[in-house]
Amino acid sequence: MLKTHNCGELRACDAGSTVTLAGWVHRRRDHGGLIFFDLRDRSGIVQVVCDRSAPPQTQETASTLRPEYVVQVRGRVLRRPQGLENPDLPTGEIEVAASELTVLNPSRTPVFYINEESEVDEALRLRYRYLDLRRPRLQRNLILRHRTVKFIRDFLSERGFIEIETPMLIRSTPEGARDYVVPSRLHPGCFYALPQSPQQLKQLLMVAGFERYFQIARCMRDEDQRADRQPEFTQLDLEMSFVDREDVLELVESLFTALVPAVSDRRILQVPFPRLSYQEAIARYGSDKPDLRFGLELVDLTPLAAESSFQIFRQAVAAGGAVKGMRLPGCAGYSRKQIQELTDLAVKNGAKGLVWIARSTDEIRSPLSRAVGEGEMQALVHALALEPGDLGLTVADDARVASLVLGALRSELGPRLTALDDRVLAFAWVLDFPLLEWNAEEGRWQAVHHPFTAPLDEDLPYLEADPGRVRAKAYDIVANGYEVGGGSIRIHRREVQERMFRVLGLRDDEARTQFGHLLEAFEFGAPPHGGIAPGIDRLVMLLAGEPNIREVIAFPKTQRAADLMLGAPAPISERQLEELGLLVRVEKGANPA
RNA sequence: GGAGGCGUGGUGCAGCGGCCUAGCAUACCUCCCUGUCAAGGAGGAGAUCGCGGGUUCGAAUCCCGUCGCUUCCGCCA
Repeated sequence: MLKTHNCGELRACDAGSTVTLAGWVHRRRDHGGLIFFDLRDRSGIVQVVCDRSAPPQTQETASTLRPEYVVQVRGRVLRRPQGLENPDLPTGEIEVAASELTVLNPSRTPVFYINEESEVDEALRLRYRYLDLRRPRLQRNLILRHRTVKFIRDFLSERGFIEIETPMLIRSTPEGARDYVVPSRLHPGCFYALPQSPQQLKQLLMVAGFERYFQIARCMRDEDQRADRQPEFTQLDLEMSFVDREDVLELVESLFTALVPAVSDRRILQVPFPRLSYQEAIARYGSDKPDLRFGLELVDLTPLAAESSFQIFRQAVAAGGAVKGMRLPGCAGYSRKQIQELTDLAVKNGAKGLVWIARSTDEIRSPLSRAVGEGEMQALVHALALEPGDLGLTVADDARVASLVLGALRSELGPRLTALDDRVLAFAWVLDFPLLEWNAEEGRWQAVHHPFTAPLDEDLPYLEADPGRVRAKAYDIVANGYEVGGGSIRIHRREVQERMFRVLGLRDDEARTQFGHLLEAFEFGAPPHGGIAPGIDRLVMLLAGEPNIREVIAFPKTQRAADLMLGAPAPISERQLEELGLLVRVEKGANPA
């Protein structure tokens, strides 16, 4: 080793010993005859001092040091003179008096500051990711990620789970996200798909009798990015045999409640995690992943609206819709402009309009005043629980739309109106998702979760007759407004799986071609099984208090799915194309790199 | 596919029709300096204002297009 100690671990008790350190020059403070520099390695920072008593060669070298030079220092650990300790530094009681100093590698002036936490253009950070990764923020995040994953591995191993790797080169199947595909050289014209998740493989591992499987699994989906979505991401993929929903929920809940205090200073708001049905989540929060750190619950005004003298309310209810409302405490003073912004947001989310009621101390202002009498207005104010100073918002529409619109407003306003504490994690379960949803564009039913999700037993009879009313044995775990994971109890009988495929519009021969392996496996004694797949990136993001998952991924991609450091994606050579039997047709307007 | 934001010395920002011969901070270079820890002092160098086109007597500034980063909608079994 080129070093005997780590910089950040030296303490007063090491005073007197001679150490060899190696690391990066963090900062240099040159007083002429006296030079200080901070030496940094992964463990932290220690001050090195070099004065006239040091060998001339050492003094000479010290004066040439620049930020990010890689150096090796040999010297004695000394207690700092009285009054010169630095209480802000864990190593602040001591310093290292350099006797030998070697530059192992000089450095260009860094393209951005390594030694302070400043904002840097995202493209520059990604282009020089190895420099960004030197900074404390990403060092801290990736170490947290390591500890999180290690905790998970240990926790599940102790509970009888076996970690098994599944292939990255698999078969493309319909349904779900767009696949990343890999051309086959040995089978020209054929392609592998990279897994969107190891879903079918882990189910087959249950058929294989492993009973409890997990994997820290990389997944790829060729869809557009978000702050919490990267083209490749990592899931804790797990599956269990002979379980029902309750077993999976209990396992994950005990994992998370143990994990959070073990690796972070975060606090879980409520244990056991609150449970909401999907219907309840939509009705009360207008979202299937509500942020439960704040209230702003939705109110159902439909019964009142049915009798309203305001035509829009009455018509919405008559058409089978609903009128839903939300109380914004202390917002009665919102300006015309602010209310217009809320209206724009509502319209963007599908509302036809937004009706507001502002209650100040002595009056009630609302565009409704002209349409409804005082009695009805009082009833609305009462139903919305408006106190003086509050603003009420209402949306009349199809019940689902009305809820989702207010849910969008809730997500936007919650953090603005509440001092949100990101040290709090508000975990919750959302249960009883619908099994299917109607895809109007394609004119067919599609799986809300995935096609292997089991229907609730009592809803199974309606699978063909009324697909929309069938609920699934599916569950999501959410936290602070993010979907942290989703899972289900799976179908394990061939005939049910075949019925499911048929409802999804898959012909029997198509199902056999694409899912024959699974259907066949179900004939060989497939046990009842189920599982879940929490997203590691989102989980660590929440534990780290980061606003996006790039901050917890070593080498993330941009919103356009590019790796700015490697320059990927990139064209490949003619020779490679030929070997793969591929002809590339670049469309007009496309931009090859 | 769509909507918004951003793009100005290495970095972070200001300037938003003429006062810009582009300002500030920091970094960088040279010199001075023995107790600093965001060291200090003196001096210096460094910018086709993302790119292309247009409007104008005049464009960093206005318009159009385009590229990059980002947030959101669509999309994400």
